[in-house]
Amino acid sequence: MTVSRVINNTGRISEATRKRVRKVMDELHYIPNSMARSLVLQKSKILSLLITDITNPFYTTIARGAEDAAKRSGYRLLFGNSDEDYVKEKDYVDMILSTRVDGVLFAPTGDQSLEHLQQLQKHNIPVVVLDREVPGFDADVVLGDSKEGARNLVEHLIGLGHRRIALINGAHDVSTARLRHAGYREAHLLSGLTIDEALIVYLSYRDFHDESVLDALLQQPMPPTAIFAANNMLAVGVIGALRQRGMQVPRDISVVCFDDFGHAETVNPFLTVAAQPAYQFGSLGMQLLIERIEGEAILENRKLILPSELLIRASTQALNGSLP
Amino acid sequence: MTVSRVINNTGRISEATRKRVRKVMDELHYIPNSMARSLVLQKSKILSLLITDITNPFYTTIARGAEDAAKRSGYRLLFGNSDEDYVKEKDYVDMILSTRVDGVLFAPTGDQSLEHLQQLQKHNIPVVVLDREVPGFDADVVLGDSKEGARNLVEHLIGLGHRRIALINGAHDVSTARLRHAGYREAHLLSGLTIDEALIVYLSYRDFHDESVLDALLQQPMPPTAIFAANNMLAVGVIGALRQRGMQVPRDISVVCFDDFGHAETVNPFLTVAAQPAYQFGSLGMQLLIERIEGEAILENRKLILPSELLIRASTQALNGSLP
DNA sequence: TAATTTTGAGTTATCGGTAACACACATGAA
DNA sequence: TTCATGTGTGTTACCGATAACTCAAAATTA
Repeated sequence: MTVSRVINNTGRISEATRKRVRKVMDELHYIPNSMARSLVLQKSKILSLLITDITNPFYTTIARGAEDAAKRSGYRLLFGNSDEDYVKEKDYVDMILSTRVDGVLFAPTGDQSLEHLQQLQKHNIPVVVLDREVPGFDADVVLGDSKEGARNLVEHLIGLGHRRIALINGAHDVSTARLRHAGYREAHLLSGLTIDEALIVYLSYRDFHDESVLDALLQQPMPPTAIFAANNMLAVGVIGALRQRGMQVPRDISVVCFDDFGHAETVNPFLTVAAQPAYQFGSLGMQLLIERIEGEAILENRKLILPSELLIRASTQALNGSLP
Repeated sequence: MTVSRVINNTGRISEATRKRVRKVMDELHYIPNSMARSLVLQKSKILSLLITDITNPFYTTIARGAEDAAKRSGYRLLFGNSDEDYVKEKDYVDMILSTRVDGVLFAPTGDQSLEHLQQLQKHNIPVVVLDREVPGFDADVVLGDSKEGARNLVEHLIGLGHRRIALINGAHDVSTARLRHAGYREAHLLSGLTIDEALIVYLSYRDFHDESVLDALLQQPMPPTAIFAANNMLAVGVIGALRQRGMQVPRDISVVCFDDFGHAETVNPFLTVAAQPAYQFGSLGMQLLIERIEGEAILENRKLILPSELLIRASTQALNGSLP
C-alpha cells in the first residue's frame, strides 16, 4: 500500500496523498503491526537481556544501563530472569529463538550455559556475554575484574589483622566464583599466608540456603574471624544467619562481599564491598551488541574488563577490635 | 503444513509421520516463528509490564511477582521502565501497541497517564492498573493502602513525641501522594494536632532532586523534628542531604518512609517504613490481567487494596532522645 | 462386494506489512 | 511533435505460521 511509503518515508509520494494518508491514519488510530513488519524484514528491533536475578540490585542496575543504551538506538528490550536456574534459562532461550530477537545480552548461569549460547550462535543470533565467561564459547564479553576485586577485599581484611578468612563462594561452574577464589588465594600468597581449605565453601550465588555450612565453619577449633562472601546475596544470607546465632557484624566477625546494594547502602552504608560498575556492564554490553548487529562485520571478539572499586564501610574492623 | 499439526498436537496424524517430522525438526534445529504465529492467531502470548523505576526495589519485586505469574500461564513479558517520565511512558505505550501484546500491567506515572490508558483501551488491550489510581479511568486495579500506611507512620512519630513532622511527598498528580498526604492529615487530626502547611512539600517520587526544599524546612523558626518521606527514593535523597548538612538520623531528626529496600534492609535494618507487599502487587495484578484475557467476560472492575506493614527500625527515636 | 465412514496428508487463503515491479501520466529535451 | 525521462500510485509475491477445506486411500459397515 501507499501507506507503507508514508510511514517509512520511502519512495516517491506527493505531498497531497501523504497528508491524506496521515489524516486517515489519525482518524483510525492506526498503528503499524510490528510483527508483520518483522516477519517480512527478518528483523524485529527487539533485543533480549537475560539476567540471573532480578531482585539483585547489581543486575537491575545492569538492566537500567542496557535499557538506556537500547532505547538510544531504537531497540526494545525483552527481559528474562533465569534465577540462576539452568532450566529457566533454557526456557528463555527457546523464547528468544522463537521471538526472533535481533540479539541477546546474556548473563549465563554458569559453564553449562555453553549449550544455550551455542544454540543461539547456531541460529545466527548475535550474543554478548555479560558478567561471567563461559569456557569454550567465543564472543564479545563484558566482565568485572573478579580476581583483582577479590584480592583487594581479602588484602583489606589481612591488613586489619585477620588471618583466618572464610570464603563463601558461588558455584564451581561459574567463572567469577573461580576467579574470586583465585584472588583470595593470591592475596594470601602475596602476604605469605597459608590457606586452610576448610575455610572455603562453594555454594550458589543465588542465596545462602545452606546454613549448616556456617555452623561447620564456626565450630572449627579455630573459627574464621572474617568472611568473604562472593556476592551480595550470599552476604545477605550470611549476615542474617550470623545474627540468628547471636553474632554481630563486625564486632564478632567481619564480612566483605562483591557487588553493592544500590540505594540502600547510600542511606546507611554498612557492608564493605568491591563495587562493580553495573550500569556500565549493561550499557557497554548493549553497545557492543548493537555494533555487532548494525556494524560492518567485526572479526575479532572484544573483551572488556571493568575494574571494581573497594568501598570500605562498617562491616569490617581490625582483629583486636580497635581500628588499625 | 503437516508440521503445524505435529507442533500443536491438533488434527489427525499417523505416528509414523509424526516421528518423521520430529526427526527433521531436530536435524534442522527448527523453532517455530512466534511472530508468524501471532500474526495469524491475533494474539502474541506476550504481556507487558510497565513500571516507573527499575532501580527501585519496590518495583523490581513487583516485576518478579509479575514474571512468576506470567510464566505460570505461559506468557512472556516485555518490560518497560518509564522513569516517572510521561514522555518515556508514551514511547512504551506506542511500542506496546505496535507489538500487539495481549495485555498490560500498567503502573502509571500519574494522572496524566489517563491518555495512555485510554489509548490502550481504545485498541481493546486489556489493562490492569498497578500501584496508582488514575481518576477517570475504570479498570482492574491493585493498590496499596496509602492512606492507612501513612497514618500508621505518622502516628508512630507522634507516639514518639514528634509534633513538627515534615511531609516530603511525590507529585501532586499521583494518587498515592494525595492519599499519603490524607493519611498524614488524618493522623494529625486524630491526635488533635494542627498541621503547619509550611512543613508539606510536593516533589517527585523519582528522587530528591531539590535540596533547597530541605534547607527551607530546616531554617524555619521551629524546624521539623521528623520527616515523612513519601517513598523510599525520597528517603534516600533526604537522608543523604541531611548527612551532607551534618545532621544524623535519628539523633538529630527522625525519618520514616513508604516502601522497603529489599535485601539490604534485612542485612542492616535501618529505616522505619511502611512496607508494601510488592511481590503480591505483581503476582496478583498479573493474575487479574490473565483472567481478563483468558476468562469469560468479567463485567465489574475489581479493586484490590493490599495493606502495608509498619516496620519500626532505627531511623526513628523519641523526641527527647530517649526511647519512649 | 458395494457403500459408507474414517483417517491422514496436501492445498489454499489469510494475518499485515514491504520489496520489486508495472504503468499511466506529466515534464523536459531534441 | 516525438521520444526520453521523471513522478506518483497500484499490483503482485512473499515472510511463516494456521484454519478451513479437499480428497485419496484405508477401514468399517451393510
